[in-house]
Amino acid sequence: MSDSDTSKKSNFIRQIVEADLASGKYAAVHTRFPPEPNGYLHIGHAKSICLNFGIAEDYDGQCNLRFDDTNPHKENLEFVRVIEEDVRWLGYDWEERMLFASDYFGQLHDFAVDLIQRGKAYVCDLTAEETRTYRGTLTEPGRDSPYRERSIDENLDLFARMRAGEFPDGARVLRAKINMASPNINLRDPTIYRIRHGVVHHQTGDEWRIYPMYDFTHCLSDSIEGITHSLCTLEFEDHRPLYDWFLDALETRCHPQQIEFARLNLEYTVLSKRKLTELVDGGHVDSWDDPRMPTIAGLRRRGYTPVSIRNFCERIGVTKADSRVELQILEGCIREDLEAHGPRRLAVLDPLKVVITNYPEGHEEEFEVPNHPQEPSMGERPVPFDRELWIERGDFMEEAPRKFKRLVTGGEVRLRNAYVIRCDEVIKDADGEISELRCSYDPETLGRNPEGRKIKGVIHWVSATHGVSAEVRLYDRLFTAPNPEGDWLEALNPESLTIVKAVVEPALANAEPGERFQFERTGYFCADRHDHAPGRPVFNRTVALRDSWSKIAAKGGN
RNA sequence: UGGGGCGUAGCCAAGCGGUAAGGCACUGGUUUUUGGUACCAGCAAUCCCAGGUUCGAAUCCUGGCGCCCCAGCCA
Repeated sequence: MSDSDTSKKSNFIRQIVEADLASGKYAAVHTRFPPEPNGYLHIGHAKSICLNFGIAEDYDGQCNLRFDDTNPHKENLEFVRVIEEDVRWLGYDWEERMLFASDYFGQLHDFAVDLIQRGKAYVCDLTAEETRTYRGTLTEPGRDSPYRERSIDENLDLFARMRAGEFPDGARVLRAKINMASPNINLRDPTIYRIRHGVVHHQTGDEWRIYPMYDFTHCLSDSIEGITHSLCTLEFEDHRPLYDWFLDALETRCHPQQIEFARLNLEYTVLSKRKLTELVDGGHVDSWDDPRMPTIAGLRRRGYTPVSIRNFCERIGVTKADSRVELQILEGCIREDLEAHGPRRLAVLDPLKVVITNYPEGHEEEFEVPNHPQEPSMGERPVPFDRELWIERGDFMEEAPRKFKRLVTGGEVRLRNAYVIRCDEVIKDADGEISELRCSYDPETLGRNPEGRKIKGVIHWVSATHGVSAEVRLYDRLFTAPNPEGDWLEALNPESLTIVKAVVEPALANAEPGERFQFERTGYFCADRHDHAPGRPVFNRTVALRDSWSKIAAKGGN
């Protein structure tokens, strides 16, 4: 990252890491990012990715990519593939350490046997329903399972037979023997192994009939990998005593420290995997990488850059306080990146025909226009100009408020990078709609200001004969409510996508899929990585330019 | 009502007993062939509340209040 100011990145987790490094508790830091491959990664995961990989990067340590794949019912290979791609796209590298919790199924099984031998785990025959009853409630203690005092030998035998596939799903589980009266419900003899017949695990195939649970798996996986700091979100805070219990009960390589931080909430979207899955499965969006989705893949397709997302994650900080971040912060990050690095182009989203009556018929010119007004190194491209042009319908008004500084009847305006024109006549169709503007140009105003008068407005344009028509997808927030809850689908924004037929300058016809631009005066756009093709240009609006005119106009423009 | 957390401007967030950083947003202004950008200036905080300790408290203590999480054979 270009930003080497680490003090700016400081947060309570980094302080702990620094202290542990300074005290010699650890010679090097080792973190991990542990996604479950049951959905696409979203911007909330990006926060965790940037935290874990960022710490490894800045303190000269390592970060593993580890798939938490203990539930074969919900997980699949496509999610593994996409997660890998997304983390890499964000700019992080796990070298040879692409790992799976399922890599440790053998060791995990042996740890479970060890736990039984130490008298700290037992096979329980209660049904799921009964288990729930025995667990008690938030305010009442649970009761011991009638199977809690089975002999070690019997537990060993039963567990071996669970593994051998002798019992059907749900018939028995292996439980840790901790304390059914604990005020922390997670400690009331949690299940650590369950039976799962007939599912094919994406990594281990049909090798196992029993699968370990998260609490048992996660701490031991961390330990097996020599993780020093195990960072997770706040809802796992209650699980930390369990995390520690397993590592204390067993002889393990090391005892990592679990540290919890607040998960990200973003305005006008949802970030729970359940809801995102529902949006996709319910057809409310087109796919996991629909540009309206807060997924990494969606943001990427929308036009966000890895740098913008990393900056965002740095800007929002890491704390334990629940928060909901304003959307403008994310938008500000991509504007900032694309303002500096996005080549400028001219595109008219809502075209209105302009005929320059005093421009010679059949004549045309080609201007060399800079790709970036402040950055000559970004080069130039040719832009054709001739007698008929398209301008933005919103850039003309017959009767305009005082502060409107674009084209009005009888008024003058600068065509960006070209001449000053005057509107002489407004042509309307049968419905009274403006269909065409007849204008005249001042040939002395190319590259210089006219004498004796000040032209205050500048508008963009595209040659009508050379312009290329393109599909432009205008995206808006996915939800109308800042925090969609309850009947959250009701808050879906019906205008989250508007498709318009635009006319763009010829250079845009050759855009590569995924290429990003600033359409001058309009916003930042990205050639759709799936649908854009030569001959059929498709652009997604990443974010509009900041617009101070709309505020003035809303007040009447006077 | 049990347990675990959190509470500093509109939003995010520094702070770690010495008198409230920064960013975003917002408001002015300058520059500008993008009503963009950049630059300058400004606004904005009962530090959840109430007591206490201290020369001194956002920081320590006590008691409240508010919000979030936990009763999957999910993670």
